[in-house]
Amino acid sequence: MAGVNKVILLGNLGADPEVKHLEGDKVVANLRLATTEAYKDKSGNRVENTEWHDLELWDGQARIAEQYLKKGMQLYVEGKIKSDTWQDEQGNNRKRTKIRVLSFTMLGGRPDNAGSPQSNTGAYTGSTQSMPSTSVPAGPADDDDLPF
Amino acid sequence: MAGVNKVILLGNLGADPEVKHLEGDKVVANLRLATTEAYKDKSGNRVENTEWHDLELWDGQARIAEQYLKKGMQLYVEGKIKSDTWQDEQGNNRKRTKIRVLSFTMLGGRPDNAGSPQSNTGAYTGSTQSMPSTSVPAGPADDDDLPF
Amino acid sequence: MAGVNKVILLGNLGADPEVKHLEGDKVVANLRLATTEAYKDKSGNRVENTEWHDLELWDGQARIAEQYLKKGMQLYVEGKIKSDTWQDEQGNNRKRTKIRVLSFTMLGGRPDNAGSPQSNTGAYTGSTQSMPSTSVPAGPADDDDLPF
Amino acid sequence: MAGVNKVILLGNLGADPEVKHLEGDKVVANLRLATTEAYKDKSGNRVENTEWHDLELWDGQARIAEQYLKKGMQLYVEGKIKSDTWQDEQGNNRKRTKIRVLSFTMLGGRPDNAGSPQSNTGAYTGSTQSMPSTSVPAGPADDDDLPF
DNA sequence: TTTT
DNA sequence: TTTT
Repeated sequence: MAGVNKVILLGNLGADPEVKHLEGDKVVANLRLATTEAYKDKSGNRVENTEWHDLELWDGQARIAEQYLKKGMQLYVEGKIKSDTWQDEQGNNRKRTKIRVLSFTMLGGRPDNAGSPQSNTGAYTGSTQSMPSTSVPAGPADDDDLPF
Repeated sequence: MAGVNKVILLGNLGADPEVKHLEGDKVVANLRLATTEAYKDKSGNRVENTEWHDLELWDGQARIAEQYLKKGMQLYVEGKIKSDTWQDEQGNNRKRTKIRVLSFTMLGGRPDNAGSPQSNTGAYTGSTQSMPSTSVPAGPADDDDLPF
Repeated sequence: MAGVNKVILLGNLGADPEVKHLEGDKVVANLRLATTEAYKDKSGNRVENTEWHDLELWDGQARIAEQYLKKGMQLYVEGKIKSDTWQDEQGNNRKRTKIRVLSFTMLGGRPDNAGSPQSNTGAYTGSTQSMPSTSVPAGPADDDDLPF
Repeated sequence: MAGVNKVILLGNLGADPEVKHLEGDKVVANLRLATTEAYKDKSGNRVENTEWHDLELWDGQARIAEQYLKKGMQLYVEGKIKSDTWQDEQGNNRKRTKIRVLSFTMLGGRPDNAGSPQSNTGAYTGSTQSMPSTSVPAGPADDDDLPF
């Protein structure tokens, strides 16, 4: 039966992409994305809850991720849930879930703290001059196919 | 930073709900939902790929799940990704991901095989007389609040 | 600025598709889809609210719609909002909004009322033998590319 | 039949909110949101396509919109399609479609053009000091319920 | 472990 | 005009 498996995330990157160039021109990028929700508990105190997502991008998208995505940037992502299952050395069934990204849109990053000491973490600080803001669909994306 | 963490699934239940009644009127239901995608590979052969999702419902929704959901039924689900992290006995960091259901809609099940031998698995067979078709939002849902 | 314009619908077809074959192998299909929500008002009465959506499909998808979709069928749809604007004869600005379908999944229809008099409306009655249940993505979809 | 009618938008406000305070503490805010997609046509030229959406927010959300939303701001929106139908003076059936907002998240705005002449349009220019970044759900939202 |  |  045909089904639907769709994930929509909007959050910030916890680190620069980890990119591996495989044989045969294949490229895979792994990202850590944090989505935070805030609410007030019964006592009226503001509570923050952060969920970390493991994202996986392939080929054309992985190359764009490698080139443009940086720790701290804000990202809108569409994808699907994909899990690996295996047996560990103890013979236990194990499962790891990640998000296979199908398209993403760069939204910006944390604001530039003008005047304050710059961190040296390499994190993206929102200078939009150097970042193309675009949507990156899946598919055989040569750089020539990019809309920017 | 406020973010978005949204999951949309449409698939079939692999088993009847597992429901636990906890102290203080709390109820939790766990479901296994399969989403299947079909495509043709390069050789033109039809390939099927099934992803299994662990769903978690609480309280009012859990009670409805307990009452109406059955193995084999088709479900539309909205929710969010939620993971538990812990250390196992070996001291390894472990993570388990599930879908916290925020609303769901019962769509039906596999059609009643009239004339063919009925399975005795207790699986739902699509007899719509006994199933209310409705959308079940989150919240303090007494049975009185249900729209059917 | 790259943005997101996404619509997700799950409802029933109010009529058979209206299909036009245009010059140059172009095909367009128009569908009417009803999405119904039910709730209880303050007095506790069950209220139903139906929204009608104008869907537009092109080419490969339009051909599949023409071949398989029927009045009454239940459909899951992903697409985007697209509006036409023009001036009418009185010089008033007019706007018409429709959903450009990017993918859809056939879910079934109202159950076959075995034994009861069949309506002669040509409406789909859920006999799954004749209907492939599949997801239909956008793109240059020859029938050969279909996963069923 | 319970259905799904869901819209997800990410775009920029074309104008400040238009807010009307009605009798009985009811408030309604209307917003114009632009979603832009960019692609390359067959000749390889970059093409931009902007869709304008009419958003409607009520009560608690409308009050927050009135207080914080400004022309130019970037917004993530979830809602549903809602159309009004009526007959005009000529007796023609007319239909107007809008998005009833169920939750939204403020993402920022167009970057502050430091050094360049400021426009006097009252548009939001991304100074994050004065803007709480949060998600605003539907419901009876007193200011006290806001998570910021 | 579901469904077609 | 659909569906329950």
